Amino acid sequence: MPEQGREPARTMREEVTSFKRASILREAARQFYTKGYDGTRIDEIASELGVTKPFIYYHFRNKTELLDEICVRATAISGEVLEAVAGRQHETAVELREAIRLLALQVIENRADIAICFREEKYISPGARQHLEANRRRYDAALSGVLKRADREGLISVGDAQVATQVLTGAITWGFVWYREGGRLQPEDVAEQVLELAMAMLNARDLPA
Amino acid sequence: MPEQGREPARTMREEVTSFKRASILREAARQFYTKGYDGTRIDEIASELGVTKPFIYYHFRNKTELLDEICVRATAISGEVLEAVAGRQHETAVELREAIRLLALQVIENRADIAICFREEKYISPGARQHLEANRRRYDAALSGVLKRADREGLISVGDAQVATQVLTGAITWGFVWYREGGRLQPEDVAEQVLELAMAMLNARDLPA
DNA sequence: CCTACCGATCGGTAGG
DNA sequence: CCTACCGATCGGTAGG
Repeated sequence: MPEQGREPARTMREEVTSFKRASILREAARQFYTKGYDGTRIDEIASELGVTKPFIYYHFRNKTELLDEICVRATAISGEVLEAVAGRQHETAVELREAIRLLALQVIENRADIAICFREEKYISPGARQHLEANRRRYDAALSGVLKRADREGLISVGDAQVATQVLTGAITWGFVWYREGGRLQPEDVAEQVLELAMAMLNARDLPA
Repeated sequence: MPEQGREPARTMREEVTSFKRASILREAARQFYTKGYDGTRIDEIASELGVTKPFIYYHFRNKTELLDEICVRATAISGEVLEAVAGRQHETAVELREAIRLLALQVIENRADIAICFREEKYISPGARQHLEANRRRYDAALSGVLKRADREGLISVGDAQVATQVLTGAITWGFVWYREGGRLQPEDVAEQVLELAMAMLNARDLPA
């Protein structure tokens, strides 16, 4: 995850503004997740934050911009995870395991934003949609790239790499639907189990753990 | 899929009414799928059918009832598929394969209704929500039942049956997100490939095909 | 950054 | 008098 914390010295005012935007987005996401985008009124986001509606409209152009930011950020993460793992120059066997484990973990941690993104995709602005689709293509390309490489090296065996990429994505991503906080399993436990199921699905030959 | 075609002799009037309801639901689903529930106006559903809004309101109490019916029906199918397969009294190995294949196929065929259901769940009525949740529990119980039985019989090997059920469900269900009509693959091809990936994931010992 | 407010939209319904 | 519908309009509420 780049672009974090390495901006040039910001004025206090800028930091305060940034903090306000982040707070609004966090509360918006919370309400979009529990009540849906259309079921959420800007007034309710404001009152929950102890401010009024025009405060929100001072920081964001319209309701859609809140959704745009949440969805573009949520869809960027998976691709960033894969590229970060690739950047560490591990051997393919390790890279594959790390990639799947971290993807699974990230799905659990960001399940609210991912859910919002899937449900409300129809309502984002055209510009945000372009970003979102680019993010998804970037992720697809990165994941199918790792799978194909591992396949060539004889580490795994997948028939149709396109289908395998999508089915694997489903196995990993579905966590955002079924995972419940406070249950029997911690996110790390789920990630570990998803990893083992995924490796079996790919017919992995006993790779290093 | 029971409850079909064995109703007592219906008058022509009843059949016409039933046909009108079905036509409205089909058009509503089409528009909910492409534009979202809130993005669809009753007027547009009506005009697409060549009728007016009060025609819709004669057959349905309100907009939510359209969504309710689509979602309850869509969530009932998976459980019905599993119970139908179980009712055929195959040996477990055959039942497992048939169940997964038919689930995968049904996901592709009903992808529009499934997508609507996932996206718009927040907007269904409380009564419909109860049905929907009962449908999901029924499906979960049926699928994890087959997996546990196959595991006991030594046909497959899953660690945590709850997690395996959910991850398998994700692998199968994700088809509603990624499948595109008119692409390289027919629904039957996808179902076949999902089946093979699923069996590998479950560490199935060469079961009969 | 709030109070006060408008323009537009849309789900739902009464009369005939 | 009932059914199946249409033209017109209103109550309510959201974004801005």
